[in-house]
Amino acid sequence: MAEVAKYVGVSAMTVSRAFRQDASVSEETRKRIMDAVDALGYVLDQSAGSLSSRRTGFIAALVPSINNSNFSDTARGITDALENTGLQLLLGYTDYAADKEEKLIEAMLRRRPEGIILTGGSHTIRARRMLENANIPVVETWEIPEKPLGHVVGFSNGEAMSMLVRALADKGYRKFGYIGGTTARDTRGSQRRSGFLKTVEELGLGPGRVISFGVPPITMQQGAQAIVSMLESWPDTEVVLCVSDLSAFGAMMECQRRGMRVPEDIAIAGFGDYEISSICHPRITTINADCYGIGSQAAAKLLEAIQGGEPKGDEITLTSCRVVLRESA
Amino acid sequence: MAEVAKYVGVSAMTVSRAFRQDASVSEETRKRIMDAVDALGYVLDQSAGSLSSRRTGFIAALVPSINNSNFSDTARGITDALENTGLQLLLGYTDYAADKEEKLIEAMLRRRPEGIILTGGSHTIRARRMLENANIPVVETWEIPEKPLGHVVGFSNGEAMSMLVRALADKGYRKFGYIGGTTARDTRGSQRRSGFLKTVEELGLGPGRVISFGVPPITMQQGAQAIVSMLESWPDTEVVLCVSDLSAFGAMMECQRRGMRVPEDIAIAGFGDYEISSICHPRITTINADCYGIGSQAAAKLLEAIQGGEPKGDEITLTSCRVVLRESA
DNA sequence: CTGTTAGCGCGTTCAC
DNA sequence: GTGAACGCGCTAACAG
Repeated sequence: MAEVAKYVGVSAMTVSRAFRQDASVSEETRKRIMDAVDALGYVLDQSAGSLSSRRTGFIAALVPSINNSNFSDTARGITDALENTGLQLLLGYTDYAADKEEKLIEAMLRRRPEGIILTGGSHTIRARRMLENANIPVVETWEIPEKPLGHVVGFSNGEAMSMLVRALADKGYRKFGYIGGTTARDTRGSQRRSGFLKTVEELGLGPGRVISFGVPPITMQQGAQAIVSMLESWPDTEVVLCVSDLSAFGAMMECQRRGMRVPEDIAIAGFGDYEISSICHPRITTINADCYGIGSQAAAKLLEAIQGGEPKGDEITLTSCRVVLRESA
Repeated sequence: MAEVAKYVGVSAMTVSRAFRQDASVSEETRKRIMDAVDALGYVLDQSAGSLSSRRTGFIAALVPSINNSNFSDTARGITDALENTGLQLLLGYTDYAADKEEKLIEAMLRRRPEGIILTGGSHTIRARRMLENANIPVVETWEIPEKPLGHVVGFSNGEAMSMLVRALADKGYRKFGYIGGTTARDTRGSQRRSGFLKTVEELGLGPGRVISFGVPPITMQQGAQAIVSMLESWPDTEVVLCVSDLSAFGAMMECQRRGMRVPEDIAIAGFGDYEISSICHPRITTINADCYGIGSQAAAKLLEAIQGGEPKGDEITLTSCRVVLRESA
């Protein structure tokens, strides 16, 4: 920067001001400076700038996995909301593991982000402590934590699954099955399972038939394997709800391969309304969660908290989720 | 940090050393320092540290879209390769647009990354200049640029598509169609199209029948629409190659919905070997590109260049790509 | 509208 | 094995 300043014949301070539109630099001086910047190929050093301005321009966000379009949609929502704010996203993947989340939170905090977006409400004690000490706005997403750390942007996964069970019971289904991962890591998955079991019970259709397969992230392949177990254990199952559309799709394809008709021989429903569910044949009945909106609204909340300064009281923003009845169930 | 130092009764310097394992701090002092760090909830400020150490610990990577599992697999490959290196990934999405890439490159460079990974070899002139001035290792991925900026980790999209055409011609197909986006933005897409047209011509099967639909990112839905146009324009087409598995899947589902059998009435092939293609029914014939490997190898090359110091001559790392013959063609 | 001074919170370097 | 002085490249605050 000093080089640019010398080249133009002004002080470094003037160059610094020219970069930020706000300062009062004469149009002519700014033009000369920018020409010099171009000629010298100078690029501002923001890491130095943030040290003195005490603003890093970073937002951190942690998602379970990026190889899952629900979460990449959320990441996209965050990125889009950040555009033209001068804020940059630091993205991390927790692999559905609380200890990995803790490590990532520490790594992120070392970069002094101005706010942080988390997925879910399960964090280690140390993670919670670090977050509180950091003194930055926190937004938890994708579910409604019992003890929120700050703002919340999400929906109840249990109630969403409950809505789906009721909608399918209304269509006449009676023998309900559920396919999901083992509960340990994926809290949203276990909330969905609980919602399923509770509602089946409430409707007097219990107990629900549950097949569990390995740890998240769940794959289409695992859905295919799980439906085989389901058909072996309870051959008379009428409808199978899956923890996500991906496993539902895998299950449905396996059925077709075995010559079973969906939904005539067995009905299948998913969760998440991935693109595939509206395209495949038959189309998959599912729950639509506003993945992109979760990201953009979480980012908006964070921006508000960062810019507003005033802590306006932590709130919960409920995002939409609705049953999408299609052909598969 | 000063606070921790005072708390323990040592100098800030000793605390700084305790954080980096390398320094010579007595075990006992280190333990006392770490206990204090824990008690006070102190988190190292890396942005300040990187200013004086002249190492930011950032790697930048730009991908066209994160809502595409091929590229999110590459991002995952980069992230995994970076684990335990102390390096953190700064990820950006270009939306297949060169001008957005240019802006992102500038934004990234302001953070002084120690290396940068790009997708493809098409960059604006200013982007190339900035990259050269930055004086950091650059790795271009996913294709083989004509004028590489540094290392390259990728494969020839044109040749891959050519392999697929030949494999299908060997199976007896003669009337070839191609479905892809408009060429302007997606350079890999246009390379695939060129490979298709060239090979169909070489085999004496030309001219190829081409349907173009909007701008990338291509969706399943667009694949479904495109196959309709294809069937209207050239009803006797025997096999349709698609720019990606996503459009191939959309096309295949549309065919099934219309009561056409795949591959008996029309054969379909994709590109990318997405998970869906090995699960759907019928399974989709495609090109498998080593998406994850592209990421991990690109990151490995970058690490080598950063740590090695010596510029070992820019090379091209060819990643594997192979035809996967399945049931759809 | 522009320049000067000081300091952001660490790590480098050298001294002890 | 530990500490003190200094500076990384920039911006806040104040002066002019």
